[in-house]
Amino acid sequence: MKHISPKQQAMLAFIEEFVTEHGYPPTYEEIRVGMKLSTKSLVDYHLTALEEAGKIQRDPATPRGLRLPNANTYSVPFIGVIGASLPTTTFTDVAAEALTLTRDIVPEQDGLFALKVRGTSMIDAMVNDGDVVVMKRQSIAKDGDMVAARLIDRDEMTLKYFYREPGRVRLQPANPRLGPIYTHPANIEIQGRVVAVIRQVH
Amino acid sequence: MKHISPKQQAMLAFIEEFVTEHGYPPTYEEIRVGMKLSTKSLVDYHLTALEEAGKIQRDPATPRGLRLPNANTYSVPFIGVIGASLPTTTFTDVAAEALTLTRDIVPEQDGLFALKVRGTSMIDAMVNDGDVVVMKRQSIAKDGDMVAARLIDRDEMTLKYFYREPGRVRLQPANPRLGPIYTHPANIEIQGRVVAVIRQVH
DNA sequence: CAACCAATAGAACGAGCGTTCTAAAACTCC
DNA sequence: GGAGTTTTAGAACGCTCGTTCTATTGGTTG
Repeated sequence: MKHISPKQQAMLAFIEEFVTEHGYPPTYEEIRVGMKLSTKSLVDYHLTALEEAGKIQRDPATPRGLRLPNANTYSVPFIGVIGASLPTTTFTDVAAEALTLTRDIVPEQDGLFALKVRGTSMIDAMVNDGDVVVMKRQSIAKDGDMVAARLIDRDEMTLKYFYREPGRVRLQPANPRLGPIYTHPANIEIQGRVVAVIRQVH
Repeated sequence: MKHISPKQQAMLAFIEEFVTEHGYPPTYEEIRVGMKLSTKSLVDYHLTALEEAGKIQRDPATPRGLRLPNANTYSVPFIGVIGASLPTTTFTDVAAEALTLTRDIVPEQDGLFALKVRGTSMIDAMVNDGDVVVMKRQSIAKDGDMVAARLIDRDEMTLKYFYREPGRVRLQPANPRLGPIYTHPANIEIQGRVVAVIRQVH
């Protein structure tokens, strides 16, 4: 990635602001006026630098054909509901809707999906009724991951921090006041790793 | 708001999809190809209907001059940190950064701001260290609101559900296992109402 | 069937806009 | 101070694209 001058940084900021304000990118002329430059070729010059630095993309010969690769929004499938009363919820169901997220909240990555929490069974994990959990689909976990795991003998789904210990697995609630659950590694089926929890109050 | 035909609904969906894919709105010609129409004037015809219905806005004579008023993203100021160890945090400070949200998470409204939670003092409210709370600035609360309130005698900030009772105020933790706090109405200073909590796990 | 509105067709005008070329000024580095 | 890089200037070409005008078809209603 190449060097970026302060003026080019300012131009990038101007474009971002313009996009959020207008809903579409500026033309070269609009950038020229906004940046108080004297010529469109100057705009092209700096945009070329920004493009080579990977900060923007341009579609040739298309008006307002600017793209901000770091655009802040993307969508994940809203797969369904997770809750204690639902036995054996292996949520591989079809996607119904989509949840739009921003990179401020969750960095974009493969295998993300969202679930709505029904019931207060996961309150130990500081996840309440009505919360939305954003998860990354994976069947193995590292120590310290917060995972959605199914306890096979109890046939219930739970959100806990995952720790491997000699001969057993420790599932630690997020709330430090509450004690852990210990179980056999074979008694656990990991559905995914929690990457974010979103709670809408009222 | 006027009537919208199925074809116009489809055109709106096409535009939304185009914008999320390209980062800028389509031209009339691109809509024509994408919708398999025969003429640009047909595009104009339907866009006029969509504009009159308030579904889109158009800037005259500007290429790709389409605006989606229901665009999904907006920003709120990131004001700072809230935590128990900080006495009298009346967070009227300057905004440092911004947090980009989507309407899926919080409907846009005036007076929103975001705070980072430092420490575990609000764990009773199911808000943990590192969480981000999105708040609406207001000094009075309705029964059932989750508010950020300062207990003047203890000089501490807390997140609780707010209930007015005869002669006193009840502050109820979100975790139903924990009991409420009762205090004088004069002992409370409401800073704002919590509208969302966002937790990034790792 | 007449009247009316929604939808479809086609073409052409003209301003909008990215692109390119040439040239000069300003700045940096030995 | 000279060579090389970065930044600034200006203008012209030509495709892009919104707009407008006119005309036709289909569907609905009384």
